[in-house]
Order: sequence, then structure tokens, then C-alpha cells
Amino acid sequence: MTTIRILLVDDHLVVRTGLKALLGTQEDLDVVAEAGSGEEALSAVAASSPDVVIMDLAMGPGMDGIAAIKALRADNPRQPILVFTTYDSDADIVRSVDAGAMGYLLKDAAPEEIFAAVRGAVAGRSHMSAPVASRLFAQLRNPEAVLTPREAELLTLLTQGLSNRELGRSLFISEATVKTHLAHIYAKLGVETRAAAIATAIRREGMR
Amino acid sequence: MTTIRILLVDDHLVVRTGLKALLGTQEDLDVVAEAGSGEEALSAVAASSPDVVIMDLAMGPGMDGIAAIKALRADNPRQPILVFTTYDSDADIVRSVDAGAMGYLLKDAAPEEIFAAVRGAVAGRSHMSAPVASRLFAQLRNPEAVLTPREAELLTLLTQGLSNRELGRSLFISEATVKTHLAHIYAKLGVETRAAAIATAIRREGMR
DNA sequence: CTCCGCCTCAGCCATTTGGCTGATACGGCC
DNA sequence: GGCCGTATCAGCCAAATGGCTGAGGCGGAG
Repeated sequence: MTTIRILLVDDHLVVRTGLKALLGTQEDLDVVAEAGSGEEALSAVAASSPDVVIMDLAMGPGMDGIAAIKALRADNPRQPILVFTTYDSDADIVRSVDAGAMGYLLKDAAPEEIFAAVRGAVAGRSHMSAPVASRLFAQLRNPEAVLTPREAELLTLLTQGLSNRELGRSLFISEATVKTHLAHIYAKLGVETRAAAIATAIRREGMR
Repeated sequence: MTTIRILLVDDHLVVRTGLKALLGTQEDLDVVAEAGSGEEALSAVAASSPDVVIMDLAMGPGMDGIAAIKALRADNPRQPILVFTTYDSDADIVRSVDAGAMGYLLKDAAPEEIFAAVRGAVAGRSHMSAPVASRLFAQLRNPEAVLTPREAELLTLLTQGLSNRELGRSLFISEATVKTHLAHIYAKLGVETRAAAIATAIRREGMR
């Protein structure tokens, strides 16, 4: 049995240490490199060409996890990448899978689940924690609730606290159009006011 | 030199493992118990009476970190407690100190800082990570920007997406009063609209 | 006791937002 | 070619929001 060589990417030393300790209990798993940022991750992959990359999404200033995944995939499209993060926001999940992640683990996952996901990733199998999977299924069940690109763009600005006038100016569209988009967004999010939309978006969609 | 007996409280096994590994490198520090929830923390303290409790604030369902601190302090007012968390939100900092925490560490703190904080806590010294301290100082510099209890209460409901009418009903006050409070809140947060207030509150004050 | 901060409420008015209906245009799909 | 989803815009009207001034009660600090 060949050992699986792993790169850990997380901006918290404590998390890296803990993960390394847990993975170290398995004979076939070996952490060969660590990175504290997206930039470091890129050079670490180039230097040690790991079998699997385990990456946190939230990573302080600079390149975030999604961007790092994309960059890694651009260099090597077959590099298996596992997302390992605290939150299961719809937006993060979709963007991660979109960026090319092989799996999506939550930080409260049981060690066995993590081990299985790592081994599976090398074998080409993808894995998601149960709460993550159920969220994805929920999205698939009512695709009409998925925001269009333009709506998502508008929602992002909305959560910055912009008024309709400002939204129009920022996106080079009229206020009328802004109102149309907003009405659609409200319907899809299941809310009736801008305030609730912002609250929902920041909490549920992970727009921070 | 007597060894310092530590209780770790964090709902993530990975974090507990990492922290234990880091603390284990120090001869005088010994993790004698772990807890994955506030409830577990209470019985763990009763069972092993640690010298220091290191506690995460965010802890899944059930009792949160703040409540756990209060409960611990109620049982034993001299129990040193260190908060160890990811975010440095104003609200969390103030509430932690208020609840009786001896220190406030961020999860990206250097190991040496964590060790020093633990040893200091036992000796009766309090410690806060630099970003945390600067936030507290900022609050002290302009006390007029601190929300009154009633305003904070209103802001919490505001971030749930309630309308003025609903806010009034929830707090048993007239809409006129709601508007007065809101005007004060906007001024203190440095925003001009409800939307911006919600965005600011959720992101900066940590109202999730 | 007096002053001040906090909480409460009222009225007025300008602006913003939300709900509605309807319309044009473009691109992909069958 | 026709249909559908997306994006764009208009006009109208009701409701919600924000800015302003003013004011009463109440409790703590000086």
C-alpha cells in the first residue's frame, strides 16, 4: 500500500496541527507540507506535488480558498482538492464544486469521515458531509430558487448596504431594472423586504 | 514548578487536538480534560477542577460560549477562563469580558502567545490578542458610539429583517419610538440606511 | 435639587421602497 | 420560426422609511 501524501492549507496553526495529528494516526496518510495562505499553497503544491490538498476556504487577507482552488486546478486539472471548512453556506458549496473541489468536509466531521474522504479523493471519488449534501439536494429540488448571475451580482452589492439608486449606478442600469431584479431576488429568497434579504444573504449565502 | 491543568472547550475535535498538541510541547502545561459543548464543560470543570479553562465562543446548538462562561463563574467566581475564538467582534469581546473571561485569544495567535496567556491567567493576569485590545481601545475612545441596552436589543431584531411595525410589536413600543432608536443606532454605526445598519451589524458586531 | 442620559411618544414631510402591469430585446433550444 | 429565460426599462400607486422638531417621565450622578 502506497502512502497518500497530503498538503494542508489553513491559516490557523492550531487547525493544521490538529489535522496533522489526526491524519498521523493513519499509517497510509502522510502530511508532507503545510501552507497558511493561498499563495503558499501554490508554491507548496509545485514543490511537493501532494496526492491530495486539504484546504480551508476562509483564509484571512489575500487569495481566498476559492481562488486558490481555481489557481491549483489551472496548474494541474487533476489535482484532488478537499474543502475543509467551518460553514456550510450554499454559495461556498456551489462555488467550491464549481472551482473543482473533489469534496466538501465540515470541521466538525468525525475523523473517520475525513480519512475516508482523503482516500476517496485519491481514488477519484468525491465526498461531502451530510449537511452539505442535503443543502445541494435542496438546491436541485427547486432550481427556480437559484439566482441568475445578474441577480447574484446585485445581491452582493445589496449586502453592502447600497440604495436602489446606487445599485443602478454601480451596475449601469436604471432604477426600474434594479427594482425588477430585487423583486425576483426576494421571491427566490422567500422574503418580502430588503432588510430580510440582506440578513438572509449574509447568513445563509455566506456573503461576508 | 507545578504543572498547569487545563480544560479545553471547543466543539471541533480538530481544534481540540491541535491545541492539545501545541500545549503538550510545554512541560508545565497539561490538558487534563476536553469538552465539546457548554454543558460538557460544566461537568468537566466539576470533575477535574482545572487551573484554566480555554473556551471557544461558537459552539453549535445548545449553550453558547458566553452562557458557559457565566455558568462557570456562577459556580466558581475565581475560575480563570480564556476565550479562544476565530472572530474579534466587538460584541463578543465585550460580552466575554463582561461574563468574566480572563483573556481573549484569536485562533491565529502564535503558540507563544497562547502559552503566555495560559500562564498569565493562572497568575491572575489577563491577556488579549493585539487586534482585540485595539478594538476595545477604540470603543473606549468614543464611548458615545456604544449602543445602549435598548438599542442593542433593537439592533438584534433589526438584523432578523423585521419592519418598524414588527419591531414595535416585539418590544411593546410605538413605531415612533422605534424610529427614534433607529436614528440613534444609525448615527452610532455611522450609516444612513437600515440596509447598511444590518450589513454593518452582522459583519462587524458578529450578530449571526 | 438639578442636570443628564435613556426611553418613550407625536406630527410633518421628503424620499425610498415594494407591488403591479406591461413592454422590448437578445440568445439558446426544440 | 416559435418558445422561454434573462435582462432591460416605464409608469403608477400604496406603504415603509428617514430626517426633523419637540416633549414628558424617570433614575442616577454630582
